[in-house]
Amino acid sequence: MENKTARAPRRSRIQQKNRETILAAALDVFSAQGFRGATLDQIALQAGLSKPNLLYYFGSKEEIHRDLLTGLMTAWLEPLRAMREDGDPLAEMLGYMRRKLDLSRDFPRESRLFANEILQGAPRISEVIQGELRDLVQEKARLLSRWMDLGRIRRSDPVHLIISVWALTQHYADFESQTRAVLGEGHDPWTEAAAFLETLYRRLLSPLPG
Amino acid sequence: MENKTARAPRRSRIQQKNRETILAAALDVFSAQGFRGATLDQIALQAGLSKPNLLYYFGSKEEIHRDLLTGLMTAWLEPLRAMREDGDPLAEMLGYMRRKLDLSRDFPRESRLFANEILQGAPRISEVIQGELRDLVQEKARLLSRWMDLGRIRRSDPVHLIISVWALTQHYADFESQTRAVLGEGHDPWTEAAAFLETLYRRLLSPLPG
DNA sequence: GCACAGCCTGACCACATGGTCAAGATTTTT
DNA sequence: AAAAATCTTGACCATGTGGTCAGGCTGTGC
Repeated sequence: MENKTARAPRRSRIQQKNRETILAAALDVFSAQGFRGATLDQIALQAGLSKPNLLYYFGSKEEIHRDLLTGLMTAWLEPLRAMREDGDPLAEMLGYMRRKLDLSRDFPRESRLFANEILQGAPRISEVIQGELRDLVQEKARLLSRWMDLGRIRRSDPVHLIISVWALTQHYADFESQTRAVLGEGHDPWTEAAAFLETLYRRLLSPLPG
Repeated sequence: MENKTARAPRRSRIQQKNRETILAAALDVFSAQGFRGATLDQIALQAGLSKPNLLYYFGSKEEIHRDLLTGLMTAWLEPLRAMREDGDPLAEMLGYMRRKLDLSRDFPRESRLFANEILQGAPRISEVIQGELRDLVQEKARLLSRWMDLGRIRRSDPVHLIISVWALTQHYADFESQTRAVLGEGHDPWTEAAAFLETLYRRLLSPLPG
């Protein structure tokens, strides 16, 4: 038995570099055009490699897309995963929202790639969603529920609370063209969004005085 | 000068019927596959017409798509447009949210068609967004601002308030596959969403007592 | 510097896709 | 009922696209 895992075969330096180059280019193209809209020629051009060379590193267009998505999932769940039981409940929720918003701001291409996939019914990542994602959400919903029982934050449906964070933060990345058009010049969507969402979640969750 | 407008030429009964059939089929296919992912063959099959016949009624794939989107815009803006100055501010906002949520629930294909378009940067409807949509939002934001000045609802950024309604209601339609997976069996996303969102906007907007 | 594995590409293929067209079928008008 | 207008389609085309392959190039270990 060789010293390598099935998922991460040993790679030469050239392989390492070119695979990264290809994935970076593919992220650009897939996030802008969707899976069907993207072409291997565009990705090859963006990567500065020939099309057959792309297919030397990845078996198919599908495989590039799959690798991008699975690589993305871990990072995407991190903000929620980082919500700690031993912190202040309101601060933990606001911190989660803030981390998710920052993620959307700093990685809009990843956000769009993900949105495109879910829009088509998530055919390529349904297992992850029904497994890892679902479990994590259920776990954190139970945590929120406990906090609500203790009166540390006001009661509302904990799963929909988590969903609302996704909806609001994703929206600023995925619908950025619309948001910018509606806000007009002289507005920074992200700064304003951060302030608005902090207000929103404070009012929704702050325990009533007394 | 003939008795017909440039935008709505007189049409025979056959034309009327077939154009509707085609648009309905196209909505199915475009919303499920995106513009690039959809093919004229799929639309023709769904419509029960031959491909050349499609192109007898619509000059191109692009034209079908454009007609769908522009036809959709009016209906999509209606819930916001219906927010009246002379009503109770909180009830008006909750009513707006509720109408938008119902629209997402009852017309998920339209919602997805729209989402797909914005995700790609809204190349085909940027004028509408920068014109009609922007104007309407600005107008209603001023109304909300006035209500806030009067202390009838609590202060928050009015444009982002409107954006939050879009984000939250669209999410339940566009990301339905994800939402259902996370909630699991035995949940009705729409009923729960309506309750959660009512709580959310009540707490965000209710004036402080005293 | 030589051999060999790993890397790269031009030329090519099969198929899908948006769109055309001439000719035939059907409906409407007179 | 005939003429005119409208509707419908099979056959076809040009282009784009994912993917293949034989053979050449290049970096690495000896």
